[in-house]
Amino acid sequence: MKILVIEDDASTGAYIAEGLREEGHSVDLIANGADGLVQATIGTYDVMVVDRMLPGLDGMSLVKTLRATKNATPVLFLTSLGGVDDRIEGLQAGGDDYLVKPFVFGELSARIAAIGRRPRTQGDPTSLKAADLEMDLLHRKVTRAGQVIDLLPREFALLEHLMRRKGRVQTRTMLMEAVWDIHYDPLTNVVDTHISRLRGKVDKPFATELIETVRGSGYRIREG
Amino acid sequence: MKILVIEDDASTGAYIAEGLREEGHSVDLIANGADGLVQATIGTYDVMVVDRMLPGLDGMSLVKTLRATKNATPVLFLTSLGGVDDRIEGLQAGGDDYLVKPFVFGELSARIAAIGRRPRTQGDPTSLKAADLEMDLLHRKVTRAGQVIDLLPREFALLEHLMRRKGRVQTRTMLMEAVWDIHYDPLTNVVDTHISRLRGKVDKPFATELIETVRGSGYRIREG
DNA sequence: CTTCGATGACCAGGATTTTCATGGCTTCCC
DNA sequence: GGGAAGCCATGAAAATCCTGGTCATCGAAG
Repeated sequence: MKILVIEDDASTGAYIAEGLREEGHSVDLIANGADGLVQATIGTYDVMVVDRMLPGLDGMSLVKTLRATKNATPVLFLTSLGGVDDRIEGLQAGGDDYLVKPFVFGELSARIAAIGRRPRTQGDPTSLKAADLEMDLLHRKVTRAGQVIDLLPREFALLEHLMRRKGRVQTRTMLMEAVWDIHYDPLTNVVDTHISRLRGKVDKPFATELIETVRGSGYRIREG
Repeated sequence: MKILVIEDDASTGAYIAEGLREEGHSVDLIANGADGLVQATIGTYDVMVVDRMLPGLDGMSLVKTLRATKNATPVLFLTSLGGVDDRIEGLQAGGDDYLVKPFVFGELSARIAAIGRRPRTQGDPTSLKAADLEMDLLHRKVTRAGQVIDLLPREFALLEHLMRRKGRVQTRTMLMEAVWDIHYDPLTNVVDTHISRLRGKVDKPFATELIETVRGSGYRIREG
């Protein structure tokens, strides 16, 4: 399991990190909130262990920020604050669990296992949404404003890739690599063509357009 | 949210049940382990709150039994035992969270919300398994013994149908109806042909065969 | 030994994907 | 504002892939 530990106290941090590594996990240890947020954003973790008290950006704000960006990585808060209200606050901020210091390593381990074994639909949603457009990945069904849209396999794959990264521009090169698995420049406009066809099915029949062209770079799904 | 509370102490049980109902949940309250297990088995709940100490069947055994039947309903344990070892034990038994009595209602509520907002994969698995064969429905990837197998769409659909009914014989007619949507007898052996192609990819390269022929009736996936 | 199923080859038709050519629209620069 | 160049959109043609059908042969089960 890939675990990110954000803990400013060096000895506690090392204690946790080493213990988890001994259990076979891959652990990244970060000592402050700001860096932690960056790392959490760029990396992909199964679980995060976050101290509530951190220099700079505190744990609560960190998780709130993360959740606001749709990152749903399970978070286990660590705290020296034992008050009930604090605990509730942590859970409400989007934490998945809470452990009060001092704690026995065994309990941390058990709780991480419990969090980790949760069905990980998290990083892997079964449906993607943007405005009134919805993709059901499991049943391969696409609907917009309640209407079912039939997509060919390649169209589906293309839309899926864009939807998974909605709001972010995808260049033709990125799309060719991801959807076509082409790693050189074939001097073709396959992408354009498919975008065009997608639009014909997904945008044309409706009021607003969700597939945006970003001139000079690529395409993007409008944020829902 | 539908919540099952298994708690023998009448006043605690009522306290929890009423509090949860006030929050708009639908609550069933059961006072002993045996009945609780029955109720958990026949009903469909989003979350279960289980006291560890119960007359008859204790909470731990109850959850273990439940998990053994593949029931993955999230469980929040309640306990008066504050020892660290007990808590670990509960989590390992398949509990998802743990709350030590006495507790403030707000914390119970927050934890239930945290557990409940986990995505449910229940009724609709994202992957199908039989022995060492695995189908990832989300990514349309099939692997056997770690090896990736490429299937054409129709092959995938056929295998999926068989896998969803593994162990049960599917006649050619059933398969044609389900996979080909043909409701008459086209006097052809399409099914045979595709089964053969499937076998070529799924069974042939491996030691044991998973696609069994049931002479005179149809085909079946061997139970994993 | 009779019947049912397995398999491999092959083809045709259709569906899907890619390429290509054209024309429109932007942007930039003078 | 007028071009020119680059970008993009799109329709149609071409190439490719997938599917279903047929058939012949072989093997296994009853």
